[in-house]
Amino acid sequence: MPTDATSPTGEPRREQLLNAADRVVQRDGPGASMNAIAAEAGITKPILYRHFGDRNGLIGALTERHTSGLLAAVRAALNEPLERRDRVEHVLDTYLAAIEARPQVYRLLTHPEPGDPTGAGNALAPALRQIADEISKAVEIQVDLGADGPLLSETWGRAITGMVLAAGDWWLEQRPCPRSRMVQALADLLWGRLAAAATLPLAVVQSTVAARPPAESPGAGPTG
Amino acid sequence: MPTDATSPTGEPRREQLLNAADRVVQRDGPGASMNAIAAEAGITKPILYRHFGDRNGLIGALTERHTSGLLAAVRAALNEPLERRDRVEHVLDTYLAAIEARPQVYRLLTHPEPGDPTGAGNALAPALRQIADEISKAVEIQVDLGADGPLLSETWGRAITGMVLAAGDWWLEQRPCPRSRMVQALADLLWGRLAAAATLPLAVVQSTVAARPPAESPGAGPTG
DNA sequence: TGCGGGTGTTACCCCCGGTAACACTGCCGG
DNA sequence: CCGGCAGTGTTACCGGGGGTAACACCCGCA
Repeated sequence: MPTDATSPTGEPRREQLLNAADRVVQRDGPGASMNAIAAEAGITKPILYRHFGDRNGLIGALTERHTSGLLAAVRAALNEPLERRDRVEHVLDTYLAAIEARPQVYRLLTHPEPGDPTGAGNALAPALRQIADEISKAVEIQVDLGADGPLLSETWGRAITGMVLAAGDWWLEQRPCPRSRMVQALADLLWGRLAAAATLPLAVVQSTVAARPPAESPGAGPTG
Repeated sequence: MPTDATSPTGEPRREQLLNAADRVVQRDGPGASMNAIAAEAGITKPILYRHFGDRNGLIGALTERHTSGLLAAVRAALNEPLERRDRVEHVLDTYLAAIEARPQVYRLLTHPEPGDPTGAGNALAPALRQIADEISKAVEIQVDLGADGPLLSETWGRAITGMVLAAGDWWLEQRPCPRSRMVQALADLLWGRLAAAATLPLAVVQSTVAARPPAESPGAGPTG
């Protein structure tokens, strides 16, 4: 008996399917199977494929939904009329707050299943690439970096995004400190605290190479 | 006709299989299929599974082989008796040189196929986690960060690793500049050049939120 | 002679992404 | 009233992925 239930055509079917997909991703994380999503929507696979072409299409659509929010938030934070340090902290806090609020969703945005072998292997998912671009743009517009401006801003956009991604993932999993502290730690890093801090006296002792045997698995030497 | 060819038992079979796997990964990138690897080794799947248990076992073994080299190089660079800035540059250069020399191998190390759903979603692959730990340790030993030392060094280890990962991937794909320039750009970032640079005058104009319509796909608003 | 361990095979399982081919409903124009 | 068309739905299948069972062969060794 087809054409039966669940709010017939109140909202365009597509949205309804995306909602189902959303629920499944919330539950199973990215990598949720098409079958599972179809089941959650109360239908079978072919319908999903009719609407979204292939899995990437579905995930893409799902991603776009949430990306817009995050991207807008980051963009707004980047243009906040604050002192630079405060602005940077604001951006960092925006991102961390987002991944904290809905981890599974942002796992989807930040760690999508590869699937696409075309030139794959990029560290940054599409959503993050957009954020990186946003940062690059902001840096180039706001900061005077001289002739190296374009290269530096592009590089830094990616670098900062990757930095926050990795640190954010770790923070989310370990929760070693409250969010504000994390923001401080990252901002401090960007503010050159690593560079400025004093050298510990015993560091000199470490200067000689520490010969430490691997001590695991009888593997042989590398290929070359 | 079993037991036929290719250096009978000269090297322990395991190594021979890993070499084959290595070749396939070089050619097909990570995500190479077990069938493909078996074929390259001139055998069939069950043998691979006998030796490595499952795919993760194989990839793990393959990874360990190469990890040791990279890890040792990074560790050595971290303990080089140089000025801090030079040492950091040395570490950055070491990593970038490695991924430049054998991209596919380091794609394997840095972007392994997820597969393992147990608490997955981490940005950093095992090899990179080791590097992050190494950096954390080095920072904690070498730099005086006061009471926040442990937290900062741990955070920074992950952050720096993620930063170099993302920037390195981008650099490898786009080749926007020679390696040395990339090293400088990243070191400059860590040295607070972003924080220290002057503010461009027109930046103030940007302080108001840039209302820019998405203009792509009739998607709806975010869920929350 | 018989046994154990290493090498190898074929054939199969289940699940996944993706695709026919077909069935039913409703609407809209001739 | 009929025919088409668009949308929704189905079952059944394909190819290929990871992973396994069952069987076959060789060889060294007590």
